[in-house]
Amino acid sequence: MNALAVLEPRTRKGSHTREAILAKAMDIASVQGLDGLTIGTLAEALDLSKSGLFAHFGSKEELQLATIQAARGFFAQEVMVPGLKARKGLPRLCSVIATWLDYAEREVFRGGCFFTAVSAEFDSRPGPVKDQVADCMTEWVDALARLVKEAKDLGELDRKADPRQLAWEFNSLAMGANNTYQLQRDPIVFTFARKAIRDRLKVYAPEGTRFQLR
Amino acid sequence: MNALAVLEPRTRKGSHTREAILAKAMDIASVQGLDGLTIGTLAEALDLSKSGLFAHFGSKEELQLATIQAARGFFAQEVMVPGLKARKGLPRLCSVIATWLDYAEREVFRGGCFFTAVSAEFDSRPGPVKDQVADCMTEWVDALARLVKEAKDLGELDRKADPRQLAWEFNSLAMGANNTYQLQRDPIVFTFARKAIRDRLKVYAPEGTRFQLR
DNA sequence: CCTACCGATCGGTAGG
DNA sequence: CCTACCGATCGGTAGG
Repeated sequence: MNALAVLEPRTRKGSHTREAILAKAMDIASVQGLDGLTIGTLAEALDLSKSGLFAHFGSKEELQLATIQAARGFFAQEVMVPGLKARKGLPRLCSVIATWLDYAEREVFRGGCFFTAVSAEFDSRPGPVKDQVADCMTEWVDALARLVKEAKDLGELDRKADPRQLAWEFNSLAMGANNTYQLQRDPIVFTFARKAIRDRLKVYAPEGTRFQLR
Repeated sequence: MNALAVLEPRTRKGSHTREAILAKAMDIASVQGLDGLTIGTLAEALDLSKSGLFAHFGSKEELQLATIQAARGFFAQEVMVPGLKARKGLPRLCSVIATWLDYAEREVFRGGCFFTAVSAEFDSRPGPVKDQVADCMTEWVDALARLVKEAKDLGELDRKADPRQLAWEFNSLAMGANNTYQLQRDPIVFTFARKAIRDRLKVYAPEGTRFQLR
């Protein structure tokens, strides 16, 4: 998988190796977590020596932080960018959420959503890794909240709709779908998530407003 | 913490040690995960020798499985039992959910909800540990679905209410609240979760039905 | 990027 | 329940 190739075109030598390392690191971490991601396994998976790989980062924590940043960019490219193509307002909000759910269902990484995995892994473990994960989650939920607000400003959602509240809900439902899908392997949970979000939007969408969630 | 003392009164010698081990194991795993839970750290925290502790279980996987079973019983005692005291129907459903959210907010374990942590940790790692975690989650969501159905049967929720759908939603929202609370330490997420669930119930509760979620 | 190491810790065993 | 171990693997270093 050369997931990162899109994001950081290899302008100089060596950057391709780093991209390949981080793409594999995201994939392993989606299954084993950022702690279960060991330098030895990662090096072996890439046919590199441990110390050769190690030299790229300097410490395991730096590898973890670099992997989070790579995943942040990758998620933006895979979910935000395509989702934002839709028309501003409710269509765009629905499009981003649908892309997100589809992304989780497609299992781009073997363990499903990278951030769902590492956010649960580090949520109660203070330190730089947790801080970066928390920042990524905040950035994402804030982006969702902005989309809700845009729909509100266009009159496609009632003034009573609270962007922070709804963004938090949608994120929880999507993360829940990812988790229960990985756990039970029954794609019905994505139907559950879509219905929950659709119903929630209906409460705030003025009579006659049309929208569709995939 | 002698969390398990309630569940398994020490009928025979040695069982007290096992309870103490499992109570500490649940607490550590809520932070570090069931993989981050090492026999060495656990033994040291309990002032036992590694091999002394090891003898109780025979393998790390057995320790992990025993910890899950202990957590299953503990969760039943802490959330289901008190929650079920309320009157059948909507009050009971609300009471169980409120107890669950309160349990997460009180941080009975340092890392918050044990099952939220290990369910994300093992959701994509096939094996006996994942299977037991999946079973526990199914048992819990099924219990929630039964409570929704009881409320339906009593006419406190509309016939259109789908117990499986709603149970899945409530579980996702509660797990989401636990995760974002651990991550950001802002208790407002419990308010978000309560409002989301309340609003969702309002959609299906016949006009004039009274209920409260904490 | 490599080989060749390091001390610490991992899960697990032998023997009591 | 203990002491005393085992081989394997961990993150990390020296030196090239």
